[in-house]
Amino acid sequence: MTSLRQTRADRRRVTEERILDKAREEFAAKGFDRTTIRAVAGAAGVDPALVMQYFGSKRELFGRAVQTFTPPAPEAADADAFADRMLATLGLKLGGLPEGTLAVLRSMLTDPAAADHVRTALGGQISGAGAAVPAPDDRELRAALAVTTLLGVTIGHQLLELPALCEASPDRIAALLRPALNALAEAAPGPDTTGA
Amino acid sequence: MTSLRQTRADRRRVTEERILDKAREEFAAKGFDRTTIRAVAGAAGVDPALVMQYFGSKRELFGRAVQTFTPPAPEAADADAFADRMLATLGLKLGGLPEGTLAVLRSMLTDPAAADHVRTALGGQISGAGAAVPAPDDRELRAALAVTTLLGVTIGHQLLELPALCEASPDRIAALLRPALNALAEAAPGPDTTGA
DNA sequence: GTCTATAACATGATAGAC
DNA sequence: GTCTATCATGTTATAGAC
Repeated sequence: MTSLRQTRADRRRVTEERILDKAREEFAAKGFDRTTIRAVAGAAGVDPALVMQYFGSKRELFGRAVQTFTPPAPEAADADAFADRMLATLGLKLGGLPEGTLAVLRSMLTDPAAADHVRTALGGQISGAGAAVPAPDDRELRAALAVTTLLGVTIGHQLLELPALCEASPDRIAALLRPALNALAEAAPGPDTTGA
Repeated sequence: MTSLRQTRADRRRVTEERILDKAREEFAAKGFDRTTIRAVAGAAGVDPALVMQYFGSKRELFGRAVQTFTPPAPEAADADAFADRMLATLGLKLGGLPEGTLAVLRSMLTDPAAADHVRTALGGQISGAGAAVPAPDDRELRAALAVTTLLGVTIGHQLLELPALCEASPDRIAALLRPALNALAEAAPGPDTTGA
């Protein structure tokens, strides 16, 4: 008898997961406004009313679909570590960013809730990265510029799909970006860290 | 009698301009989808039907509101000129970008037509800037990374309104960005252009 | 528990009175 | 030429049949 109840709960869980999966895809592709409960339900092979029953509202569905653990990782504080760390997150980004993140990014310019989400996430990344900036002044600002730089490249690549970026290999992009990020993080124009 | 007809035509022109102005504001603030004809008409102090009468459809209104002359300016091709030119457009951007441009940027992630508009505009900027890149290899890619960098900073500042960027002075931002753009444009890690 | 039917509302667009 | 009234559509959300 317990097996029957477990089967039901399991079915519910797997259905919920399938709905969330399709919702993520839809939100990532078309943003919050243009994504309809009907389309999500259709893609998941369920009735639209079931989606409402499970998640209560479209916004709650969005919240559940995009909830991603922002990796804080606030360690490492020397010269190249900064650029490497930034590029690591970009490498992750260019090589297929999680769909939930794409969904928030896609909606951030038109949906205030998504904008808040991104503002908070980027704020965390900025203050985390700021601690790793070797330059003595404007650490937070430098970190913000580095983060928004990667944001711009990511948008151009993943969301806008600019040909010039999509045709290039992620490795080449990372290689070209590294000196730029180093230049952002370093105070003096001196080329190496040991000083003359 | 001609004066009367001219007055009518002028009144129509000035009304049309007022509608376009309010439409730009609305589109820039909320994007294409969330902007309603009714809201635009209300802000302009006219009847919603008049807006339809004048512009035919919401999309045509959008097109008229955001049509901005993209300054091609494909000259200059030496070392610092590249970063300077890029920063000039950013200076323009940070110090109050034209509202029509804000409107397209705001909608580019969720409206395919706006995305096309931006893709074309950025493509033009990229190939224009690519000709000014001093490095011998990957000129187009370097230009694309520079342009998307500025795009990211602009988005972070104007659209997302990240505190770390809004609190900083445009001059400081430009000064910090300059070495990064130079690093993107230069092939060798050499610090100055005269060589040793 | 799941789905059909529908309510309640907002939008873009149209037709017709003044 | 200008605006009131309406249409047709699409949305979220709810109530009730199976």
